[in-house]
Amino acid sequence: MFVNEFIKKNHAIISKYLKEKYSLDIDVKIDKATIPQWDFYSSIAMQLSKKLKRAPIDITMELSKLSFYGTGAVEAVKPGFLNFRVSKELLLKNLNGFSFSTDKKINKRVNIEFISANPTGPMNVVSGRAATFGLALSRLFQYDGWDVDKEYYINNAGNQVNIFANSIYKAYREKVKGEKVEFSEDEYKGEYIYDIAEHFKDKIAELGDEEEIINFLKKKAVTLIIDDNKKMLSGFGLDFDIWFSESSLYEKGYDKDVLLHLKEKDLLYEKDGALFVKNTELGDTQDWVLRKGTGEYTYFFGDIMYHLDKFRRGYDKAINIWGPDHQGSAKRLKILLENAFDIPRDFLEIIILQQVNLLKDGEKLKVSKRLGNFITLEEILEKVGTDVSRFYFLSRGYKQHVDFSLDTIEKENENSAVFYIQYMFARINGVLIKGNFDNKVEKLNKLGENERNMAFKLFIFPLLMSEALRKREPSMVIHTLNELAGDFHHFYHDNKIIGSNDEEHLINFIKIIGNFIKNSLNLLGFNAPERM
RNA sequence: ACGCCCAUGGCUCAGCUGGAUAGAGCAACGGACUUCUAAUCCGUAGGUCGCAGGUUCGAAUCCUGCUGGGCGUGCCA
Repeated sequence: MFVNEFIKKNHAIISKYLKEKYSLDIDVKIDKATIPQWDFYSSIAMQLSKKLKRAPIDITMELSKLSFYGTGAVEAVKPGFLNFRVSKELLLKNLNGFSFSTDKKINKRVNIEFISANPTGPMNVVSGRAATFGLALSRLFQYDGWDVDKEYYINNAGNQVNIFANSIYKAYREKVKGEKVEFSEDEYKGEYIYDIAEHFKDKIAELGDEEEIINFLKKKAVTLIIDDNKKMLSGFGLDFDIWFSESSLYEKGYDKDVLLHLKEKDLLYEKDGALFVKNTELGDTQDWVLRKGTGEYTYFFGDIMYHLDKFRRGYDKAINIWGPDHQGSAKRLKILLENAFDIPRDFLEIIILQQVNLLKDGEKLKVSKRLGNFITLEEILEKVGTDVSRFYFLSRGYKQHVDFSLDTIEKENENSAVFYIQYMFARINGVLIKGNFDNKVEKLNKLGENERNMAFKLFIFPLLMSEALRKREPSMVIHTLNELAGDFHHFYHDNKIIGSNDEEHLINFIKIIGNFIKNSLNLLGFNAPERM
């Protein structure tokens, strides 16, 4: 990638000069310029000013006389910036050699787990945000050469599944049998519970015995939900590589392993009938329950087994994308894994994806799966389709709280910026179709002034991608694509392509840009429609 | 009380391992379709970057304190 070469070589040129002339061993930074006239800059002179006891502008002037790599122009300007403009030749070279390949392999495996919830209800808006973010993040890792497994953890071993099954049975008794039943606070009473009861009513009637019915529902209703979720997510453009079920951990005997290990480390004790782990000894603020007085294991215990399993599966890294309501679990889990199981500190990374606030008539809505008053992913997709909803979630940083209502997303459908970007590709295709051009990309041998902004964005694309990956922030890519689309629409407006004196060149140029935007959109999980 | 996150034009957000005039989109106003799709383009207006200090050549960006909002601190999940 030429951009790295550009930075590295010029960095070396300045460093070498400073070392030879002034015996200074200093880290020279070359950054992307913040003003549009220039591409890169270094503020090294201002840092050297004190050391050399000279005005920064003098030093900059001196440095500007060096011969740099790949620059079209170099400027020394007050108070002491050294500005660079990348040469057209280098930009051209980059365009001609541009490939959007994800063939790069760095021989590292990462497991990215997201959405993961109790299999007791349909996919909702919050899952939609997690799905969008998780997919985009895994694509960034892939682009960087990682082997990525996207994983969905099914919490099917806990008490919620019991409650879920019981709720369905109650719904059955109420709806089908006409009995009067009371739902307790922690039971599920959404409409979909009644639908499931309806769905299984024949089988339930056939079984008759309550215990058998509950056992049946625990299995079948959960499977029903999971299949439904799978289908839903697939329609959303997301296919997980691994669906990992919590119950498999117990089947593998991990519970015994973990307990034995902790016991050997003398990290367990019983109190009031419950089993505690001594997290305080490991630097936590309190100890935590692993097994309740009822004999059931806590989620925390499940998480320990689960992440130990991930580690044993040989990943170099595991990333969890969790909601803010789980932030408390993150700390205690990491402390225990690192100190009691010797799992390296940077193995597990927990990203807290901020919450989605549901609004109705401008008021915040208190939602819960138990009350069944959430907005499902299905509803959203019916209203606005995948691209718009995806874009809505992905265009803001993961730390941002997102307000969501069916009204706002409908408004989004009228003027979502995703269309602005997609329209760029559609326009390019329109030209190619209209002019009957093939897909073959020929070598460009020049670069017009209007094309330069776009060429430069492609030039620094590798920087952007590594930055976005480092920050775990796919939204950065979206913002750049948006800017690129702006450049293009401007260019398109100013240039009549077909029939122009420069037709061959312009066609070639838009082919390259078109391929780029299509690949970028696809990378983040968006469609690139040829017509709109 | 403690911990995590957030605060940037009317609205939604960029910009944050310090840099040169704080950028987009929506909404408002004024223009541009006999043209390769106007889902577009051009122009106007709109900001004491929550407040107060500090660090320095330079702070929206880093540090401290405060204010306001969200979440967390369960033998809930």
